[in-house]
Amino acid sequence: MTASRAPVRQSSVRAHNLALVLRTVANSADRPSRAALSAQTGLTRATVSALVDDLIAGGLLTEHDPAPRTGAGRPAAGLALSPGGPAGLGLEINVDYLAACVLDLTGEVRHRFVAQGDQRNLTPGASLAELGGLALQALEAATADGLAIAGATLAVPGLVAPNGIVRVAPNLDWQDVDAPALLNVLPGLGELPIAVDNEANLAAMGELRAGDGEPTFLYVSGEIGIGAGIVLDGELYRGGRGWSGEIGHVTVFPDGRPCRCGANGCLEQYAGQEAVSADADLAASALGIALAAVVNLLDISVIVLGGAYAPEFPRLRAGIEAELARRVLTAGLAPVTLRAATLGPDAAMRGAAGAVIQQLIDDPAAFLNGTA
Amino acid sequence: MTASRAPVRQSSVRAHNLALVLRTVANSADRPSRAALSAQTGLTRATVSALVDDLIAGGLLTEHDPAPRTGAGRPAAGLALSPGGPAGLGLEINVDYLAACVLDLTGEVRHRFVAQGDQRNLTPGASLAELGGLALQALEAATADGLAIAGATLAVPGLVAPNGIVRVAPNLDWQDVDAPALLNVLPGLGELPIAVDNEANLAAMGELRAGDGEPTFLYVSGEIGIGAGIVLDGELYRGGRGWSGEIGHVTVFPDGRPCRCGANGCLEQYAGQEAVSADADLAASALGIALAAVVNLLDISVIVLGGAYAPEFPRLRAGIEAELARRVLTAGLAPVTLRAATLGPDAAMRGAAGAVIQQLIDDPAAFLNGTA
DNA sequence: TCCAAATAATTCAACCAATAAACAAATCAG
DNA sequence: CTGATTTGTTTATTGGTTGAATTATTTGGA
Repeated sequence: MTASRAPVRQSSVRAHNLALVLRTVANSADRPSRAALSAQTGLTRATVSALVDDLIAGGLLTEHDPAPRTGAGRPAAGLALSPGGPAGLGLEINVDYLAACVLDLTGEVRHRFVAQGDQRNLTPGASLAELGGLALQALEAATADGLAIAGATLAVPGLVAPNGIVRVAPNLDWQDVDAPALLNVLPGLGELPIAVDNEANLAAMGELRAGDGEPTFLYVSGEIGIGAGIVLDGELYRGGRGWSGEIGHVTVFPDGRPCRCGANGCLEQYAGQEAVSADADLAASALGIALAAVVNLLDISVIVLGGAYAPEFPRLRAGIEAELARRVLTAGLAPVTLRAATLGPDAAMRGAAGAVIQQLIDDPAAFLNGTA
Repeated sequence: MTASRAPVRQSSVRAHNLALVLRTVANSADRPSRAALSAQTGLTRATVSALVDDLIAGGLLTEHDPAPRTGAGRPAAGLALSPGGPAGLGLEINVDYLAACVLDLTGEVRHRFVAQGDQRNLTPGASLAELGGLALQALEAATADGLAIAGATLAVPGLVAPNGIVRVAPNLDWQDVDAPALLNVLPGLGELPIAVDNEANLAAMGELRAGDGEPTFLYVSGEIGIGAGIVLDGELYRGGRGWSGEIGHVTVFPDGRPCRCGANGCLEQYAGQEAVSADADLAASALGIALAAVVNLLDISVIVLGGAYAPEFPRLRAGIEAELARRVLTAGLAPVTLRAATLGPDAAMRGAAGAVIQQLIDDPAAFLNGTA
C-alpha cells in the first residue's frame, strides 16, 4: 500500500556507495581528490579509496596527476570520469529528420549524424532501417575511437509503454511499433540494448544536464505537436503508465478550435508550430494559460521552452509571463522563471545518449559486475 | 545536479531493514509469521527474527499466540502492529470547525473531538487556543488508555512552508502564522512535536490508507476553496516549495468569472461549494476540464473526490466523465477511474494523525534509538 | 640544506549486520 | 509413538565500513 520501493538490502551497501562516489565526481565542477570525496560524501577516506580503486579498475574513473595546487602537503590526485569509459548512443526519429550521436562518459559529444527527410510517408520499418544505418555509422566511429557503447536510447515523438513499445506516435502515423526489435534485426545491431522514450522526456533530461543545475522544472517542446517533460528533483516524472506531459492537449479554450484528438480548444491548436508563426501573441497567451495550470498544480518554478519555442522565445516571453503573473496563485509569493532551452534541436538526441550514461552513473555496480 | 538524495550509508542497513519488516507487517491483511516475513522481504529468517525482537522490545509489534492454523509443523506466532504502541494526534482547523483525534499505531481511531464554530472572525491565536483545548482533551484521553502520543500534525486550509509556517490561508484570513509555536506555548502542549500540512494533502494521505491500495491518485477536496493532494506511488508530491495542488485556481474559462485571486475563470468560481449547489452540471463540466488537464499532464488514472464533492458525487459523476472522455488524450487507451472519498469530513484529521504514525512506520529506528 | 608542518592516501585490526547451515521446538498424520 | 513438516533460534562465516596508525609527498622556515 505505502511506498515500498525496497526489496531487500544486504551488502548492496557497496553498490550504493559506489554510485554515491561516482555521482559525486560526475557532479563536481573540478577534479576532486579522494580526500575531498570523503568530506563530501561522509564516507571515510579508507572507504573512498577502496571504492575509487574499483571504479578506476572498471574504467569509469581516471586519475589526473596534475591537480590544482594550493598550500602545503602532499598533492592530491584529481579524479574525473574517464573519457575512454563506456559511451552512450542516442537515437532520434522525428517527423522531418533522423539523428544519432555518441556521448562519452563525461557527457562530451563524440560523434553526430543527422539525416534530413520526411518520415511521414515511410513505414516504421523503413524509417528504422535508415536510422539503423546512422546507428551503425555511429558505432563504427565510436569503435574507431576505442569507445565501447554500453547501450542506446531512442527518442520518439509519441507515447511509449514501459516495455519499450511505441503505442502511438500521431505525427509519424505509428501505432504499436516495437522499435528495439526492428532495430535489433539489422546487421551489426543485434547485440545492442535499446531503450525507447518520449522525445520531450529525453529532451528534458538533456536540458537537465546542460542547464544551470535547477533540479525541478518543466520542459516544453514545441514541435508540430507539443510535449512536455516533467523533471522533479532531478528525476523524470513519467506517470503511472509513462504517458505524462501531454500538455498539448490541455484545454485552453473549452469551446475553441477543434483538435485532431477530438476535443476542442487544445493548447496544440493555439501554440503548435504553425499557430506560433500565424499569431505569436495568441500562442503566448494560450501557453501562459496552460503553464499557469501546471504551476498551480505542481508548484514548479522553472519552465524551459524548447524545440520551435526556443528561437521564438523573445517574441513569446512577455505574453506568457503576463498570463503567469495573473493566473498563478503563488505568483506574488515567489516568481516563476522562464527561459529558452540551450541545446536546440539536439536536446532529445543528447538526452537519449545521456540516459545511457546516467544509468551507468546511477548504478556502476551493475556495470562492474556485468563485465568483471 | 542529479538526484542525489543519499547522504551516506554505513550500517544504516539495519534501519532500512527494520522499516522494511515493520512496513511489511503493517501492509499485511493477516498476521504474518516471522517465516512469512522472511519470504516476503527476502531477508533470512534469522535476520527477521533479530529485527522483530527489536521491534517487539520497542513496543511497535506484538506477538499474537493463536495464529490461523493450516497443515503440519510448528505453529506460527502471528505478528501485528501493537495497539498499545506510540499513537498519533491529528488536529484540524477549518473555516467552520475544529477537530482533534487520536489514532493508535494500527490506524484505529481511539478518540475524536470536534468543535463546530466559525473561525473567520477569530484571530489565529484565539482559534489555536481553542484547538489546543481539544488537543489537551485528546492527550488526556490517550494517556488514560495508556497510549503515548509520539507527535501531532495539524491540517490547515492554506499554503504551508516547509518550516511549518502557514504562509496564507485565505478562507481563515491567516498570513504567516507559526501555528506550532502558538500551540506549544499552551499549558500541557509544550513538549509535543507538531507538524503542519495542507488540508488536502493530509486528506489525500488519509484516503490512501483507507482506500483500495491504489498508490497513485489525485484527491480533490471541495470545500469553500478547492484543493488537491497528489499522491504518486504512495507518496505525497509537494512541489518545490510545498505549494502543489492548487487546482482551484486552474483556469477553466479564460475570460470567465472574476476570482478573488485576481484572475478570471478559475475552477473555484465554477466548482466551489456554492457553485456546486447553484449549478451541478456546470460544476461537473468545469471540474472535468480541470481534471482532464491533470490527467494529460500527470497520467494519473484514479481521481478521488472528497470534501463537499463526496455527497454530491452521483450528481457530478456523469458530467465529469463526459469531459474526461473527450479531453483526455489517452482516454481511448485506458480508462480514468473516478470515485468518491470514503472518509468524509474526517479525512484530513485522520490523515494528519496517520502522518505521525506513518513516520514511525517509515523509520522505526529513529523511534527505537530515541527512546532506548 | 634540512627539518617541521601539512595534506593525501594506504594499511590493518575491530566491528556491525546479514547469511547459511545446523539445531531445537512444536505440531500433524498415520 | 514415530516420522514428516514447519517455525524459530543458535553459531560460525563473510562482506563492508570504520578508526587509528602509517607511509608518501609537498611547502615553508631556520
